[in-house]
Amino acid sequence: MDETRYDPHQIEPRWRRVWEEMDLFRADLEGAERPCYALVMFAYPSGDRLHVGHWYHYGPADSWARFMRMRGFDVFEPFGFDAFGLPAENYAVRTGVHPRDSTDTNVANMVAQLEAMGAMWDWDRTLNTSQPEYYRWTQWLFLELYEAGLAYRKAAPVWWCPTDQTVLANEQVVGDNVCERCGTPVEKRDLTQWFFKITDYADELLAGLEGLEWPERTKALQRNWIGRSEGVEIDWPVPGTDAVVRTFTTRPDTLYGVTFLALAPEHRLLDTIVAPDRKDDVEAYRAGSRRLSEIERSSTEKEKTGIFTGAHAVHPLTREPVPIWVADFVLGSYGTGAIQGVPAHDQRDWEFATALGLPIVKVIEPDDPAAAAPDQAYTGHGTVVDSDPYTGMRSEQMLHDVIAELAHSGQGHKTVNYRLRDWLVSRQRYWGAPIPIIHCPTCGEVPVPQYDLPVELPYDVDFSLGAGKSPLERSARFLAVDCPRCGAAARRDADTMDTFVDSSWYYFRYLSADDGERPWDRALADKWLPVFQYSGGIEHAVLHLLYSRFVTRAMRDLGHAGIDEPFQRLVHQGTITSRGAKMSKSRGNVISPDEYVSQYGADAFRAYLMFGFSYVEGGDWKDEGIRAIANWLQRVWRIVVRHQDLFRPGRILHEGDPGGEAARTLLLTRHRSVKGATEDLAAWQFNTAIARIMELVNALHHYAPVEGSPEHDVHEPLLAESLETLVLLMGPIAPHLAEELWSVLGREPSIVDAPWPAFDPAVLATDEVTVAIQVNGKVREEMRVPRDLPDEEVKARASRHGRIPELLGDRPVRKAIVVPNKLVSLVV
RNA sequence: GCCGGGGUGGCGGAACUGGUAGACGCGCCGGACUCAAAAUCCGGUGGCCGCGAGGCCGUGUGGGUUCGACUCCCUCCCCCGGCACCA
Repeated sequence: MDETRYDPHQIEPRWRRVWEEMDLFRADLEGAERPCYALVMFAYPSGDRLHVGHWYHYGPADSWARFMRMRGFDVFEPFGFDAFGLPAENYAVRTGVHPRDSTDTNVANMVAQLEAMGAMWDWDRTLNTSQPEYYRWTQWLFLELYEAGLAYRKAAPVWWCPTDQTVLANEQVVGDNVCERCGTPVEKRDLTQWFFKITDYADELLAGLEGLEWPERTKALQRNWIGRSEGVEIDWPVPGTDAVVRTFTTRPDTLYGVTFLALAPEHRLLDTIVAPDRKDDVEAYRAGSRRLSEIERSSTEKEKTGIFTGAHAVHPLTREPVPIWVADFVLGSYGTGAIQGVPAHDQRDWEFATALGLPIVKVIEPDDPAAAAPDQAYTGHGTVVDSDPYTGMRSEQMLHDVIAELAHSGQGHKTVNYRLRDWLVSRQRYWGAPIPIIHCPTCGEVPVPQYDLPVELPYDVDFSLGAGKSPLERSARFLAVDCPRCGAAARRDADTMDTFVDSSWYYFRYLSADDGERPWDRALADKWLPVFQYSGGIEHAVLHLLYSRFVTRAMRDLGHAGIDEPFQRLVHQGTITSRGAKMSKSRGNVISPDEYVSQYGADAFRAYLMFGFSYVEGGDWKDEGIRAIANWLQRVWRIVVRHQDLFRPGRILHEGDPGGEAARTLLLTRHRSVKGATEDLAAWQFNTAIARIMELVNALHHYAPVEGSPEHDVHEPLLAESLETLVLLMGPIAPHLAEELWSVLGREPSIVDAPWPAFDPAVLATDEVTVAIQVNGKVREEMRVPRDLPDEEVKARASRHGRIPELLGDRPVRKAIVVPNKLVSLVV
């Protein structure tokens, strides 16, 4: 090897082989004393090559795991594949390559590539959600939820993607109501589908966020998605019928301002209450609103429309008749599907009343008269008017009191509404876990018995997108089955599960990846869960992350788990873009990591990704700094190799002068670097951690240059210790290089089991400190003083120091503030 | 409109609970080594003024609190993400 350079292409594969032979990364799940479950989100095997995003996510995550292992934790770092899903099936439709085959090929290629990263993944416990050994337990999960009443089938208006020919969960409809996968505008269809009852857990899922160490924005997204809203349901009897219209409002303090009620066109009481002479008109309006797409109906641009039903309801407090209208701006899917119209204090109601000529009655006077605009509703609080007996009261107070009155008279009650809907899990597609239900003409829905799991996907199916029927629906062989209950000819459910079901429980399965008897071992789950540290993209904030939280809680209630939350700590890696846009084949801006890795090595590429970006921010791809990082690794290698003789067995280290200024600086830098790197790695701040290590490397090169000799005595024990510290600090940053240097120091592999260096706060607390002196808030001088000098003495010295007397002149010091060991502020 | 995050040198990015803004690196400038180049090593580098000592300005805008503000409070502007006729 060249005396001045190391070759990553030689040492990286060599050490990976050694690690594998040592079986170094296989976790002892049963015997672990300090479990640290370091989990990265599944990879999706849609292509066969790794992209920059994989390296950016997984490299630093592995560096963090290595750091934890060196700190003495029993780290479990598994890796697996979310292998079911639409892209593989769409690929099959286009090319005829079976998803089973393309998926297996992609997974194999990705595993081979992932190995080049040198991460500590425990490949003995890898998972692939498309394998029967895995999805058997996904089906088990479904049946557990089904038996508990948490999985149910119902007819409902659901989102349908015409391109992908399947229904979607609400969470998969994004932006302007388009399909999350393919971007096609989705439409509403009335279909019978399977749902998971996530709404049963809405309150828990909201409250549970408080205790999680997650990024605030992710918690905010979930809060927003769950959409809790406290309000009141009020009953409005309709005289002459049995009907009682129930409305939901968050502002019962505006009850005296109600001038109409409005029902959603799909409201079930409509037929009961509509006046005979209005029937045709109302029916026409309903038909018209059904023709409108959800997008058109829910557009704020659209002018408000509605039609009078001819019916009136009785106001619960005034007993006066209130006209009942039908209006399509009222949604059947939220609240009670009916609202109280208060035009003076709700902007939508105001627009409706204005468009249809309904009266506007003001009942709240704003505190600031300027807040009341003549052409819109006033939605704030203020003083109640024209609402005897509440007139004159604060509206906040009335809100509280009127709820009590309504509750007392049985005309209303407090309630909570959620935006969250149940999780629609069935998909009319092939490449997913079949729903383990059999439809029998006599017995109805019958769960597949446990001993018949898995319900395997047939290999031989027709992928053409025909006649709105999925491949399974057209597979007579798959569908035909005898009813497990009565034995009669029955039919399998032809739908498969949303792939988010597969990934909603995999963190349990990793712990028992090979277990053929049960989904997971409860004792191991109790020991290892919740996941110590989870990492992955923020795009799953309301999908995977919310579903997993629901599944964990459901499993807890069914006695399969002892935890409330699956992921205690969470970080999101940022996105690496290219020329300002997300990388994609269609944009032609994909950056391939392969060339960089083959040019500079895996360590350099990983280190560059950690140093060049702020991990959670990401940023636009640039490679100007990668060469510098590669050079820096050479610089690290060079300084260690230059002094390797210090570590020769039997070598007696020459003591030199331990007290010199140069030695002092190196010692200080060493301890400062350890402190900084330790704190920053713990916080996933890789860029600053590396910056601190760079400072140590610079200090070492100053203290004991690679070429020539220094002007001062070299204290060899100090130099040796500092070099060892450097190698250890490099352990998580450049794993192959660090392992190589560890052996250069004459140590046995592996460095991952060497203890992380400690720092001594006493060393960092130098005897002398530099104190800044401010005069009227501006820094004017600096002075060296003994550490922890009493404040009075610091003030006295400061006012005598350098130019300070001159700057003060004969003005008396009015005030002096001392920040111990940092600065003095003199005010004149 | 509501919720969340953000705006710091030419660039990527630092700055703990208010305490010397710009760590570390890139780029650039200068120097050493070399016949020369590469590699390596050393030094400088926010802007303006000044020969210099030094001074003034500076963290999106404008104000406030404070001895002292990137940090706290208020106003506004811009960017990113989410939600949105949710009553």
